[in-house]
Amino acid sequence: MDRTDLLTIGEAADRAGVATSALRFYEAEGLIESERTSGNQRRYRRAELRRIALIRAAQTMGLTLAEIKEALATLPDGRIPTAKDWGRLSRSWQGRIEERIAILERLRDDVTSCIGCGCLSL
Amino acid sequence: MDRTDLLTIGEAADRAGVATSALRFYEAEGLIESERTSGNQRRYRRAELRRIALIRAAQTMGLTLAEIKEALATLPDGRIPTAKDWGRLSRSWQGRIEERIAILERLRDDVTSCIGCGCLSL
DNA sequence: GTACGACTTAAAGTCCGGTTGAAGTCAAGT
DNA sequence: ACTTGACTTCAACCGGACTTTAAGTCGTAC
Repeated sequence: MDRTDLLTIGEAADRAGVATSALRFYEAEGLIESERTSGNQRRYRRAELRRIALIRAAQTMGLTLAEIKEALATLPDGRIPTAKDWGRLSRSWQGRIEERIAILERLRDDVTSCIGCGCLSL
Repeated sequence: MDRTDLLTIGEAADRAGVATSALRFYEAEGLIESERTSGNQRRYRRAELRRIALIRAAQTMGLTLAEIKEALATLPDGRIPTAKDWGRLSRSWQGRIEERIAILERLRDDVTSCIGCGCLSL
């Protein structure tokens, strides 16, 4: 077992840019998985980092963890997801991003056009 | 006093598209104000609807109620805000909107470009 | 004048997305 | 063997933004 293939929770947290407590929370919520050492410590496969990155990305586009969990559930069970798998998932989120961008652009335009007119129906 | 000038909490909630409980909450938090009838019921000036609309708009651009309260505090005290007042406030939020749009656009581009390549650094 | 829905308060409850703390175990260096 | 820091669990707590509940009052239509 090549130890460099598995990350401790601290390493995974650093690389993913989240707190270790968040990783435990995500695992408890069923969003990510980890293996365990003989001493019961978590070890993360590198593929898990991609999953975490996707969780963070999905959050910034306004999805709740429940929705993210649901989306991640469409990934294959038991094997490491391929580029194709990730692509399908990403594509399914594109509409959502566009939508949020549109909402903000409309808001920006409203705010801009209403400066000075006082209508501000928003 | 022309009664059509003042709205009950139910009317205000309907027009603003929020729950009455939310309006009471906003008032308790110091974001909006109301007058009272002799029987202690809230009555809202029409100008307050604009304030509520702004609160909702600010929320969709990611501000917390505390930040919104701070921003609203820059509006004149004691007189109904003019178009100029609202304009100044709106303008102060434009950057924030642009920022969030930029984040989402970058995310969209990353997601789009990564479809099929599997890199997904995000 | 009575019925009925809309209103009042204060406090507690809810949901989300975590963080913190206590009490203990593991892993690695010296 | 000992120290030290990273790890473990589980429960409690946090902040944000409300909603719900209980017990009671107001307002208006009939």
